[in-house]
Order: sequence, then C-alpha cells, then structure tokens
Amino acid sequence: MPKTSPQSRLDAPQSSRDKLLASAIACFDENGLSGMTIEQIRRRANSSIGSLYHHFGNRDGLIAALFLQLLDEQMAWSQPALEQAATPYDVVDALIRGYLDWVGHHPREARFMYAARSEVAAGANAAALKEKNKQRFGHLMGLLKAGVESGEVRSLPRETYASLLVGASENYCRAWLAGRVSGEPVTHASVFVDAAWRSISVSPAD
Amino acid sequence: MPKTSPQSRLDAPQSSRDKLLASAIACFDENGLSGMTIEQIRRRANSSIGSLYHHFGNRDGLIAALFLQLLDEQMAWSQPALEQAATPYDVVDALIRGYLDWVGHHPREARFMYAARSEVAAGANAAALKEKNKQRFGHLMGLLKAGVESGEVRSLPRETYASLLVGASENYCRAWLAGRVSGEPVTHASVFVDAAWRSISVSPAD
Amino acid sequence: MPKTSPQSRLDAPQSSRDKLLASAIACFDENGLSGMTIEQIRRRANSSIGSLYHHFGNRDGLIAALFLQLLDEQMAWSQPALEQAATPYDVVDALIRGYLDWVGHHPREARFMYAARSEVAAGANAAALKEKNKQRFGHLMGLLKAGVESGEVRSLPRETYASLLVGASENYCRAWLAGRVSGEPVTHASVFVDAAWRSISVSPAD
Amino acid sequence: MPKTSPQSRLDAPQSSRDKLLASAIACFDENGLSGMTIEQIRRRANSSIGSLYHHFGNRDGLIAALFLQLLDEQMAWSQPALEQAATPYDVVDALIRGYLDWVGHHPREARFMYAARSEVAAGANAAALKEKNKQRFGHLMGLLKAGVESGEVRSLPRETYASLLVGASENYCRAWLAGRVSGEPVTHASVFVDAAWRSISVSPAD
DNA sequence: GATGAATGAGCATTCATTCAT
DNA sequence: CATGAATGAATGCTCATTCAT
Repeated sequence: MPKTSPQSRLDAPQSSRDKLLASAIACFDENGLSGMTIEQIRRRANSSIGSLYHHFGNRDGLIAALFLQLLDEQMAWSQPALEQAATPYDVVDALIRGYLDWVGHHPREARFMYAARSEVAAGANAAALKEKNKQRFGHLMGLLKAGVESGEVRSLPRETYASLLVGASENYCRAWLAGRVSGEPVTHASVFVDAAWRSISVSPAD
Repeated sequence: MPKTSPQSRLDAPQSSRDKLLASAIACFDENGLSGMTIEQIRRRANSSIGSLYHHFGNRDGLIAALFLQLLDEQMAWSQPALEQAATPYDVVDALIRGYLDWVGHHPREARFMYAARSEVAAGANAAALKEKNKQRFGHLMGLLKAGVESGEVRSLPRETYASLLVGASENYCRAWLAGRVSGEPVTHASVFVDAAWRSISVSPAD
Repeated sequence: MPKTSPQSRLDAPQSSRDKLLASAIACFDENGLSGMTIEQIRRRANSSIGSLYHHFGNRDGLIAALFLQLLDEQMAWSQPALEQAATPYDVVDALIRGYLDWVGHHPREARFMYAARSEVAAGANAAALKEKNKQRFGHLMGLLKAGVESGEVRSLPRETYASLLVGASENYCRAWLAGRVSGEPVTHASVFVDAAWRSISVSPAD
Repeated sequence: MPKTSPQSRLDAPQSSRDKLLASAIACFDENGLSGMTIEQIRRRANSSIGSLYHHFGNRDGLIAALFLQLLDEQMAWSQPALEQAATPYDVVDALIRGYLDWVGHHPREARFMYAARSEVAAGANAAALKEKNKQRFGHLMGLLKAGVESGEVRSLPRETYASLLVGASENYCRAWLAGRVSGEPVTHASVFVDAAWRSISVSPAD
C-alpha cells in the first residue's frame, strides 16, 4: 500500500480526452449513472458534443474507457506491496489492504465501478475487461495453488476463492459508499485480512 | 431451508396488482432496469397505464413495492431453519444456506434486488427498507452479542459482522448471476458457511 | 374523370391524425422530404411529438401512411371513368386521363409520391404497397389479356405494358412538377392517350 | 451502341478526385443518398475530409460533379450510333437503345442519377445541368422539326416529344432498378423503340 | 494540396406522467 | 377501479463544415 497515492491522470486532466473522463466521474457522482448525460459531461469539460463522440464513439464507449482506466489504477495501487509479498499471507494482506485503501481514497471512482461493471461486462468492451481480470487473477490463482501444495492453503472449489478473499471487503466497501456504515474501509483492514486468511488457510484444527 | 419453495404470489399472479409486479420482473430480466418501462410492463400485464399508476403512484413506487415484497420472500425463505437454530453456528448456517438457496431458486428476482437496492435506498421508501433491515439484523446482532459473551464469537467492530457473514456469499451470487462462475450457489454452501464461521468464531488458536 | 374532385380527408382535416398528415404534406412542399422534420410537422399541426408517435410509430410510419392514403385517393380518381369503360381504348383513356388530371389537381401530393415511393417500397410497409399495386394492375392486366385475345392489343412482353401505358405521362408529370415544362398535364391528355394506344394496339399496318 | 463499353474514369480511379467520386457511388449504392455521408465517402476513398472539401467545395458540389460527369458518360454512350443515324427512325433507335443499354451496364450510376437529379436541378449547379440538357435535346429537336416538315413525324406539342420518346424507357428502367421487373432493359429495346416511333411518327392511318 | 480534431445546430425518438372519460 | 390519448422535456447521436497545422 503506497504511502502517497500515485498521481492519477484524471486528477489534473490535460488532454481534452482526460478532461472528458474527469468530468464524467464528477457527473456520475452528482447524478448517478443514468444522470451522467452527454450534455452534462460535455459542459463540465468545456468540450463539444462532437469532440466527445470523436474520442469515445458513443456513451458506452466513454463508460468503458473510464471503467478500464480506473481498473488499471486500482490494480496499480496494490502492485508495490504485492511485489514484495513473500508468503501467501502477505499476498492476501497486500491485496485486501490495497483494495480497501484504494476505495477509501477514491470513493467516487469506486462507486462508479460498482455501478458500471455490469454494463461494461455486457457491452462491446467485455473482452478488454475479461483480459484484465484474467491478468489480475491468473497470477493470484497460481500463488494459491502453490500454497495448497505447500499445505498452507486449504483446497477448495476453485471458483470460490475470489469470493472468499474479497467478498467481505467488497460488501463493506459498498456499505460504506452507501453510507450504511461509517468507518473508512482501511480502518478494518486487519479484520478483513484476518477473516480472508482464516477462510482459506489451513488451521491447526483442520 | 425449505424442501419445497413457498409459493410466491408472483408465480401465478391473480390480482391486477400482482400481474403488474410479475410483469415488471420479466421486463427487468429481458431489458435491465432502464429497459423496464411503464409501457412494457403495462403491455405484458395486459393492463393499462392508468391502472399501474393507480396501484403504485409512479415508477419508483412500483420498484420499491417489488423490492420490498421480494425482500420479504427472501427473508421468509430462511425463517423455518432460523427458528430451529440452537447455536450461533446453526444461525450462521441457516442464514447463509437460506440466502444461497433463495438466489439459486430466484435468479431473476435476485438480479433485480442487486440492481434496484440503491435506487430504493435513496428513494421515498428508504424508511421501509431500513425498518426491514433493522428487523432482520437486529435479531441477528443480539444473538452474536450473546455469542461474544459466551466466548464463542470473537469481538469485532460491530459494523463488520454483516460483511463477514454474507460478503463472500453475496459476491459469489453476483458472479453466478453474471455468468462468471457456473456452480449453483447452494452447491458451495458448506464452504461459505464454514468460512463465515471461521471469520467470526473464536478458534483454539486465539 | 370527375367533374368535381372527391373531397379528400386531408383538405379539411378534423382528427388529430389527419391534421398531422395534412401538415406533413405542407412541410414536404416547403422543404422537401429531408426537410420534413418531426418538429415542423408537429408545430404546423398544433400537435405534440408524443401524439405523432402515438399515431404513426415513427417517421417512416407517417410517410408510409401518407403515401398509401394518397395512393388510394389517386386510384379513386379514375375509378368512375374506369367503371364505365366499354373497350380497351376506353380503359386506357380513363386510366391516363385520370392520372394526368389527378396530378394537375394535386401537385404537392404527386411530388410527395414521386419522392417517397422508393422509401416506402423499401420500408416496413412494402407489403401494403405491393398489395395495392397488385390490386390496381391485376385488373388492368386481365383486360389487356382479353384485348390480346380479341386481336385489338399487341402481344408484348408482359413486364413492358405498364411502362408503355403510363411511362410518357409520368415523365411529363415529373417534368411539369419540376417546372421544366409549363402545360398542365391534362392539357396533353389526348396526346398521351393516343401515344399509349398506338404503343400497345394492333394497327392496320401490323 | 458500343460493342465494348468506353472505359469510365471511375472504374479504376487514379486521382484522389476520381477516387472520391467512385467512393461516393459505392456509398450511395449501399446506403442511399442520405447515407452518402462525407465521412463514409472519405473513409472508403482513403482520403481526408479536408481533401474532399478542397476538390468539391461541399457536399452538393460533390453530388453535382458526380451527376454531371455521369450525364456526360451517359450521353457519350449513344454518341457513335447517333452520328451514324441517317433517318429520324435511326435517331430514335440510337437514342433509346443507348439509354437502355447504359442503364443496364451502370445500374448503380443510373440509380444515383434518378435520385440526385432534383437535388442538382435545384442547387448551385442548375445552370450546368440546363446547359447540358439543351445541348442534348436542342440537336434532337432540330431533327424532329425536320421530320415534321418532311411529313415523317407528327406535329405535336413541343413539350411532349421528350416524354413520348424516353418516358416508357425511363419508367421501365426505374422499375428494373427497383427490382419490380426482371428483364434487363436492353432486352426490350425493340419494344420501346417501336413504341416511341409509333407515338411520334405519321402512320398510314393518319 | 493534404490532414483530421473540433464544432454545434439539428434530428428522431423515448418515456414517465397527467387527466378527462 | 380502469382506460389510453395526449404531453413535452430530455436524450443520444449524426453530420456537414471549419480551420490551424
């Protein structure tokens, strides 16, 4: 988890393309996904309708571009810690702590990602999303497999690992973003890391 | 967990009101929340626009009514098992198993609930939703508190319990409804119950 | 050919539907087919956008409805004379004279029909158009066949008769509507009837 | 009528200008006149928007340029036969046969000309079109006048001759291009030549 | 001659909602 | 309780055209 956040291109957008993306996030924040209209985005970015369509093709194209860029930034957030992780536990810790921290630092972006995910997954850019996810989880699944073989990680149905690892954290983040709980996600990092590790690790009692 | 599903009023709707609700679910299933238009719902229900407005006031009213009714049905699904639960573990088991089973039996309804939750929580019927949730989790939190005092359950930040219990299950259900994993949720019930229990229970190692 | 024109429903439109059709003709007359916009039609008809869509579904629906209604009125124009026609020559005379006369009395409508025909023939209402044409020409082809058998009409490739009969008249009408010639079509009725008859009839020289 | 078609510059366009014109025809063929957009034409010609505007000024300029060039090619098609025509009948034969043959060999171009004629006639290049037509029909009318004086051709209203000559052929070509009849136009050349000649010539019976 | 990013007026269409019957 | 014609604000999008390089 970085001590200082890596500068996002959307925090101080320069190109007309980045201005439009930054504007889209702000519009989403104020009015939700359905209120994120072309006209609003354009106005806030001081751009023209034509320019928006020139860069993104259509509304879905803009949403997908924004989603995929945020996914990159989110993944990059945990990268430094992940690279230094020596044990399976360290990997789980880096992964979850990074996720909770990113959401805490980027509530608007996180809210957008939860809202837009299904739309992107069903649209024309589904392939790009799938590729990124494979990239992200492919590596992780390899590490878990090694853990299973070394006896540290329990052998469970393959398709449940991801849910066991991030489900509780994601649920909490959604609740926090919706105002149902008040503690910043990373506050409870130890709880969620510990729970995830208990869920997948071999315990003395096993 | 019931062996046979309690008959939902929406499975064979009789009143014009129930016909409209059943039609709404079908429309949502085909076209998503934004494709669930008044005209489509009306046509499929063989009803009139005026009738729809008579029963629900407006579109949000219909969505809220549907959501709240499904929430009731979902809660009722685990009720029999919950009432027979003798220990905290049994409660966790009844809760999670019931949730996974309900989603598996009602994929369209579950998808609707995930999609509509935030809209309902932000709308005019937010209070009704809050009340139902308090009802549901108030009882549960009481049981957990007793578990903490008896030394069976770990003492954790209050606002994390719900996520630790249902987070992984919910995450898996969302993935299943989106087609990202293929095993029916209840298939992995033991995994998720076990993980939830490990997350919140006091283990020998503690 | 009627001495007095049968009253068209579009000359003094009463229903909101007919008002929209009459307005569409006027808009076409001023700005052409591409300038015949929904907003213009609506405004001139003192109607609302929603009402237009309620009645016609979409722009193409309105164009097709207008075209088919005008086709009916055009066909009705020659009907009385056609019914009294005793000989093949009389039929040709009634047909051509009626056509030229209708165009002369309805220049705007005729211009619209020439402009919209291909659009209607390619659209969703192609079947309705085809049916009307079959109705119109089916009867005519029967009469010609009888004429061929009685030795009055020349035997020619079936698919050329229609062009031989109305081609010259249509060409002249187009030219008149475009301002390339100045004499009202019906002025030359005898010329075009005579030419059509010479084109298809058996002459002493044959 | 040429045995082998004169090579059109648009069949294997070299200059960027000709590439754009050839592209425009192809776009029209696929999407109609309104689907013939600057962007589509540009892309198919592997050219740039700026280049298109450099060559033609604007969209109407391109349409007019294409129309007038095709008109030239069409007129050139009958030229050899016309020059060898010795009698009025030969002139009619050359004219109509050439027209039918050109349309059969250039269906896309013919369709474009029917669709674009009124636009060109109403636009900034109306004068150029008028000039070409005068050139074409001025000569023809002279020949007809001579025929009238020699007693071979009937004296008819001046403005009806053109329609009597090409009306039926044009009508048939339109029907063929629209798929309403199946025989290639030149197949019926004798029928249409004969009909045109019967329409304007003095017959024994007169 | 050539390029293509940027512009913005204008278009067809959707859809929740009202209200007189 | 039921009906459905009418409303019109709002939306996503197209496309000819300009202009700085």
